[in-house]
Amino acid sequence: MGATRKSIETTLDLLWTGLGRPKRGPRHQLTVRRVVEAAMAVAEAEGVEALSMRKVAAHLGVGAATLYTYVPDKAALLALMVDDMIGRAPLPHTRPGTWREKVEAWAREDLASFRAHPWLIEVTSGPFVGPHAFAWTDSALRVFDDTGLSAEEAVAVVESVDALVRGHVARVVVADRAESLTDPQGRSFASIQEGYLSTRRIEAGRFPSIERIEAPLDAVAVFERSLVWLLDGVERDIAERGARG
Amino acid sequence: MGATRKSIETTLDLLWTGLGRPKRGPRHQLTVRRVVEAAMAVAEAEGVEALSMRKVAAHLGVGAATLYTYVPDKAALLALMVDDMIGRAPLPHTRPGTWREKVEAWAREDLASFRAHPWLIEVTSGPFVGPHAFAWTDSALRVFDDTGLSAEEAVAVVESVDALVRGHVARVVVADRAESLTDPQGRSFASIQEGYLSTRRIEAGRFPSIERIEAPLDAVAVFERSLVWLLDGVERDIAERGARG
DNA sequence: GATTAATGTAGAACAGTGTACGGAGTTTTG
DNA sequence: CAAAACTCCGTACACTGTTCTACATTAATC
Repeated sequence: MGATRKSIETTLDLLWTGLGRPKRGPRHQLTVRRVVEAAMAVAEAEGVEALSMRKVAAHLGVGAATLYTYVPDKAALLALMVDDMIGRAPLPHTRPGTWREKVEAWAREDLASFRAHPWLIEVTSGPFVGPHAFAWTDSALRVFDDTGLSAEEAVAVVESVDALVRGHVARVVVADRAESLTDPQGRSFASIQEGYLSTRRIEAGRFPSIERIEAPLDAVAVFERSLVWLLDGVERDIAERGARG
Repeated sequence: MGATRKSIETTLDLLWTGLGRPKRGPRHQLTVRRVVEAAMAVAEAEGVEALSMRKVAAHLGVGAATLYTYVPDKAALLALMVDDMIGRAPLPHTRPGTWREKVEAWAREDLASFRAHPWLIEVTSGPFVGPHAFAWTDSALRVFDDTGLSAEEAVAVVESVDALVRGHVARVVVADRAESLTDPQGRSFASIQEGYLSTRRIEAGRFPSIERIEAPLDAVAVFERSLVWLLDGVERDIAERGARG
């Protein structure tokens, strides 16, 4: 993966300003935005692992090599997709209620959004930070303006909530896929594995604590509880800080 | 990716029991374990994204097609790698101290381990659950045996801590890579992006809350604080439960 | 001991992938 | 009108996971 200085800076330019149109040469028959939209459509329909440059190009009715006129890399395309998606989320500080209500609302919606667009979580690993990501973070920090937390502490809270959401999302997305992936006979991966584990190989008493689970909470319920725990901790921290100062 | 019922069950057999040796035919010159070890060596040295069947085969001095005698899939190979790695982690309930000390110890070590072996986090997305994963979870649940939490609630705590760790790990691993990825001239991705953002395009006042950050906490410090918050919340929950019942 | 069935090995091939290259056609500049 | 700058894209290269097929090897059977 040749990540040259030039391709990195071109990607950053695309994220932050867009590229100035050249003066000479034939007119563009596409725009960066249309390329990004097509890529998102493919990712939405078939998942990121099926997202290829050729498929995006075919969607747009152009040759595969043409995409490289608009975008230096597949990595750049993915970064643009992600930042675009972040830009669609409501800004946290504009939500109603106390800081805690704002955090809960954004966390819940983030979880739902990741779940609805699983390609987001599998791609965000890219190290690019775009303007929408900046704006979102800035807005999230503003949520804590009246809490007495320092800027650094507010960052810690924001990143912690984000980490919690992403961690749960990873689990939920895997579970969702295990349910929807089916073999040629129509059995889901989840049911095959469950069948295997329940009928074979796990003798009673080998995992006693797991056996004690009777009615497992669903993933979203677990997420909600963890959010309460985390924010209880933050709230206590804020209250103590207020009592001292 | 053709995940047939047969390949899924073969993978589960490999995870849980190993495969019985056939009666006829030439002797094996390899074992599943050696294949898995070679794959882990490659992942360790070059990262998962560089892990290919041909590279593993070359490492073992055999043809690429030979690997398919031992393993049905690349997915199976990855599942075996992950479960093997999980098996190396100390069992939570054997750690010293209170439930909280045990949780903190395992969370801290998990973070460090993911960071040292980043391929783990990029692969664990696989839906297979192996015996080491079961054993680890069972052990983690035992940590809460004396807290008064129900089995279901203990699961919620374990999954929440795990989610928090994984979420932070994602961030840390991306940051680590942005630091270590260098272009041909030796500049790191992180420094290129930072240079770009600080000298261009972000006019003062556009992101006021971000500007207010002076000495950002490092990622591990943020993780430690979030762990305190989460466990403070859990502890309060446990205490209230104890007071009621 | 010879035959047959079952199995491990691996080269070649298939359908993909991201992307570099070079040529053809198009538009603007001088 | 020529030259420069540019878009478009067929082709090609080095990869990928996986299957197929031919062959060698072993064990069981007659």
